[in-house]
Amino acid sequence: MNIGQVAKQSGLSTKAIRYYESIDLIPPPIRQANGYRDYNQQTLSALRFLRQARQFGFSLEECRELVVLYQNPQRRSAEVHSLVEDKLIEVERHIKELRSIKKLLTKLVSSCPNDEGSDCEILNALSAVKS
Amino acid sequence: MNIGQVAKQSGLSTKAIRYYESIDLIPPPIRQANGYRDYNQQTLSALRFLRQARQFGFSLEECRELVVLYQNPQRRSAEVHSLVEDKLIEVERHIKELRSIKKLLTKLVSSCPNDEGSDCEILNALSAVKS
DNA sequence: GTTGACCTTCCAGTTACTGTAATGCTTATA
DNA sequence: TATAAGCATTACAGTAACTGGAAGGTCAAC
Repeated sequence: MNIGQVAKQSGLSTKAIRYYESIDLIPPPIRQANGYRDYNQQTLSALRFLRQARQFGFSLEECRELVVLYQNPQRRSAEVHSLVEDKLIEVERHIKELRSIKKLLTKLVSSCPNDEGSDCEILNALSAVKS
Repeated sequence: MNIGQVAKQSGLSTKAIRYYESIDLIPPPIRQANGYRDYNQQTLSALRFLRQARQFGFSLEECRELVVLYQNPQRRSAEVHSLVEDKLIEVERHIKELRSIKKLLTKLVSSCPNDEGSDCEILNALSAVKS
């Protein structure tokens, strides 16, 4: 299976796949006679796994841990649980932060006359000294 | 005013301040006899402005536009308004995305037995083929 | 005179890739 | 058979927004 095929089926770019190989996140595949990479089903699964984990916001280093657990039959599900729980907390914190930013931006938007004049409360607010 | 002082008063790191200078986001300050940077009040204001804008999620390139408007008495407030409005929409989109991730992570967390066994729905879900 | 806190420049590293160049293989078509 | 398209290969540069560290100069106090 060529890299293009695997890219399509995993939803990753060929660039990303080669990159994951370069940082030892996936094993180097065997090569065809012409030098092309030849992927097996197992690596395809791993790539799908990686894509999903990335979409959930896991960094590649976190993905590395997850892949190890994924491939280790001796794992304890509590370990996986803890990783995902931490990520959930992180996401919640991020949402909170963005909500407060949203609130402030909304206030800014409504405070600006939005006309041809130069007076603008947004710029005033941004340049104001904050304690 | 030394860079350390300005850093404290703007809430930026000295590294960040030198970096902003290197990309022409702020003008190079005059130098003291010993070669130290000597900041004036104006640049301090600009740095405060930048810090606030960064906290609102503006990229440095967006900040550059804002700074230009900030310093241009001929500006039309509608231009500023539009920049901030776009950013608001972006933030809202981001929040939506994170909320959907949060939902999925929550589901994952609750599906995992969180014990000494190796069975884990999280890993199953992550390795599942998605349409 | 030496310690510590500050400043200088410069270079490397971070994250997760993407873009580009230069080149080679495969297959279909003119 | 030439050639063009559509794949593949490697290697290097670039992105964003800085941070860290090295190697060194300066300043104030003890």
